[in-house]
Amino acid sequence: MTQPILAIVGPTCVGKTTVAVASAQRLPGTELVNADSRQVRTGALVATFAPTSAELHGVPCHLLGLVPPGVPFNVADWLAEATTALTDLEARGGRAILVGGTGLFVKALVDGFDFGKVPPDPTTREERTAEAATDDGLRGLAAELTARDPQGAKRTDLRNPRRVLRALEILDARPGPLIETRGATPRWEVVQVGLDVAADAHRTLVQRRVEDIFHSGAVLDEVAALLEAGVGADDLAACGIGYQEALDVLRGARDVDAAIAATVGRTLRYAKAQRTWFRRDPRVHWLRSDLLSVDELAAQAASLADCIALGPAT
RNA sequence: GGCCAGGUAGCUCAGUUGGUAGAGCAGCGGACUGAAAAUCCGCGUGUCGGUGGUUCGAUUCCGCCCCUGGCCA
Repeated sequence: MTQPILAIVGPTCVGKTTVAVASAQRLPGTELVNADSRQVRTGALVATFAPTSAELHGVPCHLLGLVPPGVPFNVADWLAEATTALTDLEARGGRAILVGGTGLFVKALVDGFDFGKVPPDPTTREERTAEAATDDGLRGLAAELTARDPQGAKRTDLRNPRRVLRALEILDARPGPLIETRGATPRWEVVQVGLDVAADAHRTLVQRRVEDIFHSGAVLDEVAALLEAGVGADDLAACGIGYQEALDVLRGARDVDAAIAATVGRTLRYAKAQRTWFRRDPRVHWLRSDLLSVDELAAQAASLADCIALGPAT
């Protein structure tokens, strides 16, 4: 693709989808690519706020509803799918707008991550997860990592079980120390536009959106349907914020108001983590979606993508 | 009205054999290369319900008062 890919990123519930669609309508031949780790599930649409066909206004959106709840699907899977979709789009002469709040997914594409081709091993993960949960278990695993690859251990957060487990998993799968895979050459140029709103306005938006899906009964209906379809409770809860809470309501374990409060709280906490992630990247161009209209936002986002493509290299 | 149990951080509670106190959650900040809406790290001064008393010193012991819950009238 000669033109850069526009990525609309930022915390949840700030209007990323709306702006992405409006931007796509300004740039002919543009299609959306989803970069949201929860919207990738089939059947979990309501609480993940996956774009509806009404919201898309005919603009195609790839990588939605790829796998059922419970089926493993990680960053590397997403990157592979995204690469395929983008390559295909490129061949057809189209251009892409990436939309989503999963920072790691976006970064994997922006920075051209090479994941080293060591897929997760569920068996050892389960064993080591159990061990890490015991007294001094994590310490022992960290010691093992340090013994097997001192340099790699230095670059690993030894207090985070998942990081230690992953490092050991890689060492199990292939000989030699952990390799530094930073600095890989990205395949596409991506211009990141971050959307955000003021804190109190954001709280109101989240509150309203969550109240809406609970009061309309939409989440409860969806959860009931998923249960009916045989989805397990754990897999359901993992579909995103709001599903555990909706499940609790269906079981009578809490009332709707408590479920709404819990969902709003978790959503705001998640949004905070997303901000921390995206704010760290100086390449993100921030726009305020509570101060500008959708048209203005779309125009600015579209021109950012074009200006940077046409302007001199910096 | 009487008896009992409580009143300690925003919430739930621990603790101080008398030397003015600490956990979890929440909150705030941060990290992040195959679980990422995941996982992990850092940040704790609060009239220890009020008021008198004993004491060098009381949140801790004693008296009285207020509030909450339970039981008995």
